[in-house]
Amino acid sequence: MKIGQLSEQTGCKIETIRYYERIGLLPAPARSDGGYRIYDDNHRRRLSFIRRSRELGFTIDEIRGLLDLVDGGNYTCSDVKTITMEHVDSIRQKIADLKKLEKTLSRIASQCTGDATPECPIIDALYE
Amino acid sequence: MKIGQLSEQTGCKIETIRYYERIGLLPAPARSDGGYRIYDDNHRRRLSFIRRSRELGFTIDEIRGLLDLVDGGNYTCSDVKTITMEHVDSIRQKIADLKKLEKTLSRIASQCTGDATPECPIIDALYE
DNA sequence: TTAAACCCTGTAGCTACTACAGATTCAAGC
DNA sequence: GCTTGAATCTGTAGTAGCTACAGGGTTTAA
Repeated sequence: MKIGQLSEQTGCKIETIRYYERIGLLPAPARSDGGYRIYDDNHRRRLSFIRRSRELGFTIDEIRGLLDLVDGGNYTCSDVKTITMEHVDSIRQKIADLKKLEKTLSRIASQCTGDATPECPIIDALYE
Repeated sequence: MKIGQLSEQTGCKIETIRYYERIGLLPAPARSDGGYRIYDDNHRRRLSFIRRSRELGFTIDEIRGLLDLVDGGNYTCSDVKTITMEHVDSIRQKIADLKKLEKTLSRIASQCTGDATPECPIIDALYE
């Protein structure tokens, strides 16, 4: 299968596939006589894994860690859960940070009349 | 006031101050004979504004928009509120996205025993 | 045979900084 | 006046995770 087909099947852009190869996430595939990349089903599965992990917010480095485990072959459920739960924690932290932000901004914005007057408590608040 | 003092007073790193100047957020200050940047209180106020806005999650472009309004002099409360509420909306969207992510991940992780077995439902889920 | 569609490499761009290297300037102490 | 150390200068490159070209070569169907 050529890169265009792999791209269609996985929903991953061609440039991104080549990028994953360049940074060592996806192994370099065989090449046709003309130099085109030829992928097999293992590549497809691995790329799906990467894309799904990215959709779930794992960083490239975290994915690398997961793939190392998988590639090593002797990973345990516990290893995987550790990485996952660390990731969940960081997501929770981000949510908490954003909520705080939203609260602060809403509070500031609520003091703003939103009318045509040339004075704004938001601007004042930003100057602190 | 030299850049080091401005940095201390605003909690903004020296490199960042120079960066803001380079991208046109902070006007180029006067220079000493030796070429050192000399700031006044207007710079300090403007930099505080920028930092505070960044802390509240505004992007550089949004800040540019806010500063353009302020610099124009004839902004209205309504203008400012529009930018702010758009920003709040994008924060709320991010929160919603992250919550969804967290839910999905938690659900997947809950199926994982976390023990020493070499099979993991998380890995399976990532392969989809 | 030729045109369109595909693929190749390599490089530069995006956000918002941060981190150097290597040079210059300033301030304080002797 | 001289020296030394701290502060500052410019310019460039790095971070994450792609994305978007330019300028070429390859494949395939009509």
